[in-house]
Amino acid sequence: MDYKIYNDKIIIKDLEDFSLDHIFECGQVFRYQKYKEKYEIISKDKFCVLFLHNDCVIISSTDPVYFENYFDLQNDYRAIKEKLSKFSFMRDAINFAGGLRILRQDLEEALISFIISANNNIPRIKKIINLLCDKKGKDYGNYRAFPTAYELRDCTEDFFKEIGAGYRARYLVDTIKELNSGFDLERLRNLDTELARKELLKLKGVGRKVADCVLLFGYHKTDCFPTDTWIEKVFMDVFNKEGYSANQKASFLSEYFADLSGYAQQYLFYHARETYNKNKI
DNA sequence: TTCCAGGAGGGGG
DNA sequence: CCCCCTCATGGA
Repeated sequence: MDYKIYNDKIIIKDLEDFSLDHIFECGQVFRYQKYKEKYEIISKDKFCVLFLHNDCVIISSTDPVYFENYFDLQNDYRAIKEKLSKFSFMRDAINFAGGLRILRQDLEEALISFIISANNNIPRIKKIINLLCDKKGKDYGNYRAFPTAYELRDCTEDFFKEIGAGYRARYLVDTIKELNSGFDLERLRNLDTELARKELLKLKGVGRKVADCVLLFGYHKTDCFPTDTWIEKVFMDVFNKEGYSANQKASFLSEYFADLSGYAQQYLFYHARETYNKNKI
């Protein structure tokens, strides 16, 4: 990955493995704003602007080192795509979404966001999260941070229903209470995926799918394969195995792709969702 | 009107 | 372990 860090910006010269549209439209993150010429991103309590300039992407931020990690810039996606290309059914998806990257998101933000995501659609997930940040996030002038679990400690079930969380409101209240009474998300970084998942599953509103999203998009544990309704369609198209539950599909896929599971999942998910939506119109 | 969306909890077998 | 039902909400 060819990039350089200056005082308040990162300049990315090689865009073959870095596409703003691929990174943000692939459903791994909900808090971003796309404009004609730029993207604005808020992660945790950090803000950055990304835009094209002379065939480079400029990431402008007061904390470029945070976003160097966030965008996983030290990772070699060319090598990853090369390994995945040995699976012939991966090639269309990789060609379609070659500029994807797996973001390294804040743990609390990923957990709360993906609890909200359950059995929900992306526009409404974004709306709920934006309302949550508008009402409870710390004000930095031109943007608001994602509220910490501590800042959400007094929020009631009614509050979460008011911002549209629906029946997930009580999951959020319960999980936030756990986060404020000893449940240590950071501790799970050192556990292997299976153990970390087992811990996350103790939280209300966290099943296999939500846990795997937090493990992948927060902890960057790339040996798990979040399996939602879209991926289940892909699973049937590619492997055509009858009688697998969603959980069994996730286990099969994560064994099949091993440490490349998370990357494969994102290429396949984004490609499947975009082509399906396209065909629907 | 019914179905679907990055599913999970709870009961029962 | 499995299957089955219910859980808000809003757009198509």
